[in-house]
Amino acid sequence: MPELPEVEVTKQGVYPHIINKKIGGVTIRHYQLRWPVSEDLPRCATGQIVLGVRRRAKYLLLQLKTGIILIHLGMSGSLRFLTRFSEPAKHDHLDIMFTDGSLLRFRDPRRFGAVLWFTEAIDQHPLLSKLGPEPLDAKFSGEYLFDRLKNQRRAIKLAIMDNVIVVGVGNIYANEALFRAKIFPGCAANQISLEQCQNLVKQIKEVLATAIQMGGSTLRDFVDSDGKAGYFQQTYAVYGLQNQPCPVCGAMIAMLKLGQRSSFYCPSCQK
DNA sequence: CTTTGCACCTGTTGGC
DNA sequence: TGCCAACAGGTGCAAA
Repeated sequence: MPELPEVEVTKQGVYPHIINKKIGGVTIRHYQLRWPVSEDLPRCATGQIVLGVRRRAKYLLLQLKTGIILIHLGMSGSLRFLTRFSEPAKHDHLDIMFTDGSLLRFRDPRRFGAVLWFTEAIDQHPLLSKLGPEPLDAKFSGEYLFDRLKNQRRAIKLAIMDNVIVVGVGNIYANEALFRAKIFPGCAANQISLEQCQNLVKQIKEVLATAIQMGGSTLRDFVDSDGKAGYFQQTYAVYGLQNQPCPVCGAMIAMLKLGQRSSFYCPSCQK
């Protein structure tokens, strides 16, 4: 579920509830996530204050005094804030409890997510040190993208989904942004002109920013929500819509596999 | 170096 | 209705 907008909205939703709170304990019910949950997390985190809540790419980072709790939601993860303890459900693998009785609960049915404790600086951590710029940062520009793509023969969609080029562009928004930029997803990256790169960057920023805004307004139920901690259903122009008419020209939307991921495009609009 | 394909896991969907 | 294969929004890593 979580693409970057969901992670950002999760961060914003959870932030006011946990900032400056003191961790009273960490309960781990299932260690086996993408990587095993850090065994020393409870010992290291207990007694510390949450000094900051940040997002880098799709990683959520809880800043404590002596280290950082890194949380990744994988494909199916979610975080909820509970004002008081309730019985955990099947895939509620981990609780970060606060001294006032409230808690942050991590759920992840597919267990592609991660919860790690680390003490090095953010740009030193192996998972974070090689990441490209944030898509909404000014450093991610048309000129930058054009420069990075000039020697790449792989498909443009694969390139913009590569964390080294730019972080946070997942399968859904890669498809949507390429549609809006009228670029065929399988087009070789080094065939994209500077003008196209500028437009593509603009579309990526717009489609992500709009989704974040929508998410922020449509769900505020990170607190004590009993269902899935909210992901928002958005309407897409092409994603998942093969054999449906293109909203711009009416041609049938097509599908092809690129790097084992489904790619949707309008054969008439996207060249 | 670039590029490709696999692996990790469970839940849902669609075709027969 | 029931069963089973295919697929799902991520991403690090090994191998080519």
